[in-house]
Amino acid sequence: MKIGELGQIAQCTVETVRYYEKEGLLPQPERTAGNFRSYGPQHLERLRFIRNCRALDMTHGEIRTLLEVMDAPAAGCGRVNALLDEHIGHVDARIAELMQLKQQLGELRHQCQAEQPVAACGILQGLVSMESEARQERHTHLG
Amino acid sequence: MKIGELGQIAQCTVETVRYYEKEGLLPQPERTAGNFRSYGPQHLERLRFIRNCRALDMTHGEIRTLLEVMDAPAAGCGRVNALLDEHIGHVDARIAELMQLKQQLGELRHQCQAEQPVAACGILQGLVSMESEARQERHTHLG
DNA sequence: CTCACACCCTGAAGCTACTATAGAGTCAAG
DNA sequence: CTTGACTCTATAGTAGCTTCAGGGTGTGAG
Repeated sequence: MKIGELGQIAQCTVETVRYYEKEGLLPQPERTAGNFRSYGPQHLERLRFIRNCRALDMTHGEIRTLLEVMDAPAAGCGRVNALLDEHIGHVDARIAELMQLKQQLGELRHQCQAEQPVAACGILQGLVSMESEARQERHTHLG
Repeated sequence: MKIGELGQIAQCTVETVRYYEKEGLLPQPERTAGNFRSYGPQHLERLRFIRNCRALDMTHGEIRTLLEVMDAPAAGCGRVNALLDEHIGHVDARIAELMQLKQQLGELRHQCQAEQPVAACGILQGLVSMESEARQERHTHLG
């Protein structure tokens, strides 16, 4: 099948497919006489795997590791389990950060209930005077 | 004061300060005879404002909007309130996404309890066969 | 046979919010 | 007069794509 069909089945754009190939996540397919990429079912399976990992917000680095493990039939899957645990840790950390953020934003929001001149707006005042504690280093790759 | 001092007080690097200036978030300061940037208290206040907004994960676009409102003394703060509400919406949306993600990851993690040959690993099998529902468009800029 | 049109190709630039590097200049203290 | 901390500009890199420019391929209609 050609790249458009592959992308449609795997729910991503052709540009994304080509990008994964350039990144080495997806192997280079055969080409037709007219230089079009020609994919088989094994490419589709691999692309699905990648998209599923991305849907779980894994990085390309994490995905690359998983693919390497899969490509080594003799290997055990301990590394996979560890990677997943770590990734769950990232998600937990980010959730905690966002909950705290939400609380701060809620407090700020309460400081202005109605439209007023900007000089009187409690939100803007809060944003000027807030003391943001030194932002800690990130424990997650999630934005 | 010079850029190093400004950065130290506002808890950011000098590169970040120069970047904000290039982005137009921070006005260009005067220069000394030796071409060093020379800041006053109004710059510090503005930089603090920006850093506080960033600590709340606002984008430069959102911050730019807030700064424009502040620079228009005649304006009302309705836009500010709306922007904050929207931003709180972003945070809520991202938290919901991550909670769902966490659940999916937890389920996946249960499918392999101990190290085994990769062919038998339930996690890898799950990642191959998962049907990721077409990822909905993002309602948030938060990663 | 020729045309239109959908699809495909490559390579480069753009996005966000910075961070890092190179190579040069400034300034105060010893 | 030299050392060392600081500053300057300009450029490239990060992640994971998306968009664009400028072309080539393939198929159905007239």
